[in-house]
Amino acid sequence: MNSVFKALSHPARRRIIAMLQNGPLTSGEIAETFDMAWPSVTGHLAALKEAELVEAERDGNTMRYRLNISAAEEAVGFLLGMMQAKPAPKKRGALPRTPVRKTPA
Amino acid sequence: MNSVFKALSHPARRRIIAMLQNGPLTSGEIAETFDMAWPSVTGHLAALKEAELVEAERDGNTMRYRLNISAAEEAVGFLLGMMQAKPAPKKRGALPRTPVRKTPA
DNA sequence: CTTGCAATTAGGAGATATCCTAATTAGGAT
DNA sequence: ATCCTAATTAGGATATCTCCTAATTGCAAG
Repeated sequence: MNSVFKALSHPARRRIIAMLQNGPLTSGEIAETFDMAWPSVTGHLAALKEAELVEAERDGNTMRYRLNISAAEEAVGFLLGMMQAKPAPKKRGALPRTPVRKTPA
Repeated sequence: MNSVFKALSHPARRRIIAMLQNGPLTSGEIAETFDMAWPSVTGHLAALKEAELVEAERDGNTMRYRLNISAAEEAVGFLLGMMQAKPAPKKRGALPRTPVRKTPA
């Protein structure tokens, strides 16, 4: 899950995901749409693949990238869990608070 | 949305979110549960606040942190959109491909 | 086998993230 | 005012990220 959120944390990678929602694309077709150099795009694709948000397949001379939903489901699960948080208890009176000092004086 | 995914991309910050699902907690209560120094936890809390995943409120001498759902909804929206991707068209025949060379020979 | 195009890997510069310790701010109690 | 505790800000060391150019790999065609 760590690599999933990390992959999603860069705008270029989210844009690649958005592009792939209309169907698979080749590395070159994706790289075309960015201002950055092709090797940089390859790096982003590798990050998405590592997070299993995307799958790659060689098609003759070109590489075809397609979405892979499964890893996204975990991430959605985390966020939905967050949105079901308890409506906050009445007060939560003073717990026995052990004063903690990680940074010793 | 960028700061949201960036905030979610660190395990400590996701763990803080999970902790807050049971209700608000103070900075100290959160810091207790980590091996890292308190100032480091403060930094993570600041990142979560910056992403609007969390709200802070002073309560006497302590700071109380609580979840803020709204920013998470955007992120869920992105992921759900990803999961509704088209089932892939029949073939997507050869587009007129302009050979792109960002890295000139 | 050589040539050509698609795409990746290698290596490095500059920016950003993460963590620490020390110093500081904020409030409550004496 | 002074002191104590809660929490943050400041500053810096180290690691990781992002991007670039140059070199390399993989296939297909001539």
